Amino acid sequence: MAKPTKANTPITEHLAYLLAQANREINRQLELRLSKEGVPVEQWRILKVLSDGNGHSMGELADAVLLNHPTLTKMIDRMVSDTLVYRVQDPNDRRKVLMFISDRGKVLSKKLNSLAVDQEEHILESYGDKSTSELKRLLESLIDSSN
Amino acid sequence: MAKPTKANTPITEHLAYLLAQANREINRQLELRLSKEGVPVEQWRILKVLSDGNGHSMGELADAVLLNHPTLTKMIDRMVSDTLVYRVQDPNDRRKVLMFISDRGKVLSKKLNSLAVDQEEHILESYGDKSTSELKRLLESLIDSSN
DNA sequence: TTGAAAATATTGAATATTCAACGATTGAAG
DNA sequence: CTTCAATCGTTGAATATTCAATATTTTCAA
Repeated sequence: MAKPTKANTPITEHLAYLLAQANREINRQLELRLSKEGVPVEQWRILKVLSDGNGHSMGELADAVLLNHPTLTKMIDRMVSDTLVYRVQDPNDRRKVLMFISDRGKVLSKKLNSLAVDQEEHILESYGDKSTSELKRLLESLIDSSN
Repeated sequence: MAKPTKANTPITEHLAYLLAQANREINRQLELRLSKEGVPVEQWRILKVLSDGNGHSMGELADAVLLNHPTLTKMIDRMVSDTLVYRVQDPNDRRKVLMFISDRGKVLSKKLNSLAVDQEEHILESYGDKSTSELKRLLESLIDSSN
């Protein structure tokens, strides 16, 4: 008698795969827009986080922009060369470095933001207002439940 | 008079960011489980796709496992060395290569699948049955609307 | 106060990914 | 038929990321 082979879940039904696929696609679109300014998505994130004008340590920043430390250090090196951001030693804890956005960085950040907003609006149009906010809500809650 | 500064959307409210964050977290968890067998997530995907026993061309496979062509070629090279998969020239179109899973690959694939299913169950527990299926539905629809 | 442990950021070597170019094969127009 | 463009997969060089080790500073217990 033939072994009753239970049909294996196709990969397209795994949450991990759906997230990877959606992320890849949305990221690709954003990348395309930001490439108008020649800036990778990660630099947009960095500039956006620093836009509050406060100093942020490297560790804090790495968490916020979803990059691990060595990668961030090297990306920041480039951004310092481009005078988009600058380092200041934290006076309260000299192990730390505080990152600040420069005036040039602020100007670029504004341009990037409007490109990113463009994309969000484009998604809203094709995907719908309701779906978008519901998806955001569910993603936030998934992230919460994973900590 | 002070310039009326409209508060900038925080990065945590962008869909692109939420997707990246959720993907990173879920992927990290899956990676952790699969590391028990010393296999990266991408190889699990490849083995899973090839598990149907059919031959899949490199291009088809690259799309399915979310890898670009050169990266896939090099990963397949490693998997061929490990005798998990093998190449066959497509007799109908000699530009193409058909990939097949080996017996060893099938054995490994089964182990990996149960690790992946473990994870899905863990998510279901902490995140809830309803939320999970709703999230999957929304992700599928987002992906659809992006094509 | 001292000394060991933890936290922070960076570095260099090893590894992986990407970009552009290539060779081989097929398709299709003239 | 012949030729030219398109498709498919791979390669090598350039680039980026990661891992492990390091230097510095702080924390905290003895």
